[in-house]
Parts: sequence; structure tokens; C-alpha cells
Amino acid sequence: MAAILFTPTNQFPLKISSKIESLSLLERCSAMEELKQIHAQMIKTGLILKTIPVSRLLASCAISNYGSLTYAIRLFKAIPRPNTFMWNTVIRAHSTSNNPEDAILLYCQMLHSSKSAPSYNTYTFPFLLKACSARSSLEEAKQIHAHIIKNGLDSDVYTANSLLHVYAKSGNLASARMLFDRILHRDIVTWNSMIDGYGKTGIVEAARELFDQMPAKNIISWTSIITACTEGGMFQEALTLFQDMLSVGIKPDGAALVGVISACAQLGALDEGKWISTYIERNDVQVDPILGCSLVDMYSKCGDVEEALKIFKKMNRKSITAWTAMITGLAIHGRGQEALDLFAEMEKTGVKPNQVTFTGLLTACSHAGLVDEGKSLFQQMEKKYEVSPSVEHYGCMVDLLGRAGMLRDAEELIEKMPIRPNAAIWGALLNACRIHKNFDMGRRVGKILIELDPDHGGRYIHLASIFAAEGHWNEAVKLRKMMKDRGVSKLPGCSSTVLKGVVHNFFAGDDSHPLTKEIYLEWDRINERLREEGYVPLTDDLLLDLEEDEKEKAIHHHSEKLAIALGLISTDTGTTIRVVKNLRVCEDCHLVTKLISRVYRREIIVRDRTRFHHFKDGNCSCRDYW
DNA sequence: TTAGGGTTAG
Repeated sequence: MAAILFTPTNQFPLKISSKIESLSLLERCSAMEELKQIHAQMIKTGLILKTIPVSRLLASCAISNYGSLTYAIRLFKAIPRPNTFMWNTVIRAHSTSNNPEDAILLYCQMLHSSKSAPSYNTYTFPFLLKACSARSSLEEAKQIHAHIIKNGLDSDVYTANSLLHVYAKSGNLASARMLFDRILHRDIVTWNSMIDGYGKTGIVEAARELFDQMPAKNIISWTSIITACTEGGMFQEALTLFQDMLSVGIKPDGAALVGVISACAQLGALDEGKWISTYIERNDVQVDPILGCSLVDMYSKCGDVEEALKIFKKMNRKSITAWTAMITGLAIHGRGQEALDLFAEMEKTGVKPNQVTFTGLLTACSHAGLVDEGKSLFQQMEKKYEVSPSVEHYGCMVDLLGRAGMLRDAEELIEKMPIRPNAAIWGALLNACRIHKNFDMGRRVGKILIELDPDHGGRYIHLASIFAAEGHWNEAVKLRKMMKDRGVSKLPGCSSTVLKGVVHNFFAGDDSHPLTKEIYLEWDRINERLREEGYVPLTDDLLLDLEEDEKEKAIHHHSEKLAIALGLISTDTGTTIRVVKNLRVCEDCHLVTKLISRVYRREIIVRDRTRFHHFKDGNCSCRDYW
């Protein structure tokens, strides 16, 4: 008589009467509770002793998205003589688990369990190598490679691809390339692994060359090259490749979109980011936790924090990464209190903060001047949350105290910190000395920094500007000479603005733009109009020993001013102008942008190296605290 | 059976 099944979902036929039926039921199963019932019925009917049904049951338990590895292992242990398929199934399940090392242990057990004949087959090694890849264990991969050669399985394309992947992922590109050249019948996976491995190690040009040579490309090839460009800082190329991908008719999925969304985030390309957002909605692309997180990050970094919040609130599953991205987003917009409120909300949901979350939180406190809150978080992070402060967290604290004018406290923290302070820590203190015009401390810190970071031009400039501000021109000139003698150059300031999908980059005094004449003429008009409003250029930041009018000329050709001037002549009245700058905005540019926002009635959003400035009606969201 | 995706101080 057929067994009766009672399922919570009632989606099942109510009986198992044959081997075929058990297989069909397993295929339709979608929850562990259902699987357990099938298991029970299989025991009752004796089907559990049949190889194929028990193999399928084991696979459902071990590999399906609703399964349970613990349950699978119990089942596996009860099987008297597991065959190769069953061994492979449990090895495979462990390779993607939290304990991939167990896959290797199982392989050893497998070898011992069958001494007479080899129990592995070509399916075994890809899983094992995946486990090595997850553990970043090149040594184990090499040992497995030896087994593969010994057993003559190295010509199997799956095995060869897996080996290639593990070598490429671990940065062992010479071995990966050797394997690649030896594989006679390369398939698309061979090519993709190679592109992804050359991309991950930062050799984007080589990845691009391979990509162009590929006989046929699929969505993973495109994703790999787009992601490689984004990770290698070639954001515009990532955007162009994305357009190429669309034009050849490849429909992007979530993973492909993440790469290009990140490129938009880095570029501050809001319109392109919005276009992708709309694409996701119109094409019903599933917004999984990773895609959602990258959208939140993109909207925050493109200056639209409200949209970031909307997306964040809509996300069903909020990972710690998503919470952190949102907290950091609020932080860089100076919305410190909201960042802290969001953290409190996160705690209620039981999500545990990590090191990056605390970096975001301390940044939030720093940019909003929330000194007590920052101090308290810093004290609690180790005691309450078991997250040890890293050099980044000390950096945030030095910045927080320093910006707030508590220079001595900041210096004391550096003296007491258990980790060796790096250049960034001293850099934060030097910046605070500059803001609060503490020249004595500034000189001291500047000298430490130049010793610690002798190739960083910004350090010399910082210290020289402190000397200059004090009127010590000789010392400032000496530093400039030192820089020149040592062959150190300063990272040039660069601002960009995106207009109709095209990125326009400007350096200070740049005359390479096709509209350069119009841009400089526009600046002259702006200058005249602002002076009528009482604008007096702030040249204090300049270290150059120049006459006042020369200083003004230098300051008026700063990259952000050129980008804003282009924005004013190229966009309609009332359009928000968005600029991204690689360095900190100078005092004069900050003042000018505030005035432009009032006089020209334009919202201007500037993202500088550390944060956002929203200029509107003559004010800036940073409240001049930056 | 093998290949692609997210958050980080100054």
C-alpha cells in the first residue's frame, strides 16, 4: 500500500509508491520539513537502500538552498558503502560551507575508504579546488594538482579550469598562464577565469587584451572585465564596456550591474546610476542584498542620500554591509545624528557591527562634530561589541578630536595608541593644526610626516602652507626646494563633472577642454559678479610666495572652479551642478561655491576627498566644519 | 562538476 504524506504546503501528491515517484517528489521539494517526510517514507518503504533514491536525497539535503548540511552528514554516515557520487556530493557541499577545510578532510577519508580501486572521478577535483580557493590555500591546491597529474586527470577541462582559477585567484599568474597555454580545448570558463584572475591582480590591460581575443563572450566575461576596470580605477572604461555589452544584446543581471554601479559611485555619475536603477525596475532584475547594497552606496556617493535611504528601507534582507554602506553614506553627508540613529536601529535587529561599521560611525561623529558620541563609541567598540580598534579607527578619533580643536587630546591619543601610528594618523593631526592654526604643533607634526612619508608631496605642501601662513617664507621656500631635490611631486587636484554621459576632467589651470575659452570667460564674469556682492578672495591657503594678484590668479583657476563654470554654461538654469574632486576643497573655492549657489540660484553638490558639500542659498551642508 | 557582484579613516 502506498505511504501517505502530509505536507504543510499540500503541494505534494500524498503517496510514495515507487522509486520514480520518490525522485519526482525530491525534485519538487522546497523545504527541509518536506524533505524529512520523504526521508521517513523512504525508510518505511525500503527505498532508502536503493542507490539512486538515496543519492538524490543526499544531494537535496547537502546542496539545495533549503537543505541542511548537518542533516546531510548524518545521512551520509548512515550509508554503509557510499559511492563516488555520494562522496562528491558531501565534498561539494563542504566546499561552499563555512568550513571548506572539511572538504579536504573528506577527500582524505575517501581515499582511505577504498584501497582497492580509486574512488574519485573527474567531478571530485573541481569541488576540492573550490574548497582550496575558498580557503585561499595555494599549498593544498598544489598538492591536489600533484594528485591530478599522477592520476592523469589534468586533461579534463573542468579540472583544468578549476586549477587555473585557484592559481589565478591566489595571484599566481605565471602558473595560471602556463596552464592556460597548455589547455588545448579552452572553453568559455577557461577564458573567463583567466580574465578575472589578470583583473583581480590589477593588470587590467592584460585582462582587456584577453577579453578582446575571446572567441565568444558571455555575461560572465562581460562582468569580469567591467569589474576589473572598476577595481582598477578605470571607471569610464567600465561604463563604456557596459554600453558595449548592451549594444551586442547581452542582458545584464545583478552581478553585471554591480560592477557598473560601483563605477558610477566612484565617478559620482548620478544620471548614469539613475539610468541603471530604472533599468533594474523596468526589467524586473531581482534586487538581492549585494545589488541593493551597491545601489545604496552609489546613491550616497553620487550625492542623493535621500534616494539611498529609500532603497535601503525597501531592502528585505539588510546585510551588515548594507547597514554599513548606509551609515557611511549619512556620515559623508554630514548627517551624523541620523547615522547614529540608524546604528541604534540596526542593533535592535540583532545585526552585529564590524570594523568597517565603526569606521563609518566614527566618521559620522567626526564630520558632524559629535565629540562625546564618538568618544563613547570608541570606548564601547571593544568592550561591548568585541571589535578591536584598528589604525583606521584611531585615525578617525584623531580627526574627530583634532577638528573639534582638541589638539592636545588628539596628540595624547597618538602617544598612547598600542599600534604604531601611520602617516594617515599624523596627517589627520596636521590637518587639524592647519584648521586651528596651531603652528607649533603643526611644525612638529609636519616634520614627523615628511620623515615617515617622504614621497608624499601633500605633506610638504601642508607644512609649507603652515610656514607661509606664519609669514616664514624662507622656510616655506626651503621645503619646496627639498621637494624638488627629492623629485617628489604633489598629487594634482582634479575635479570632474558628468554632462550627458560624458566625464569632463579638469586640473588647475587646465586649458585642454574644447570649451576652454568659454569656461575662462565665464569665470571672469562670475568673479566680477561675486565681487559686486562683496567677495574677497581667500588666499591664506596658498603657500606660494607670490604677489597678491598672482595668488588670486592661481586660486581662480582651481579645478573645481573650472568644473563649476562649465556646469553653469552647459546646463539650464535651476539644474543642480555636481562636481567630484580628488582632494580637499580649498577655503576660497568653498566660499566661492557658497556665493554662486546664492547669486546664481543653483544647488551645487561637491564631493571632495572626504565628504559632501551641498551648497544652497549661500550656505553649505558642512556648516563650514570640514 | 568549473567562471562574475557590496561597505573602510586622512
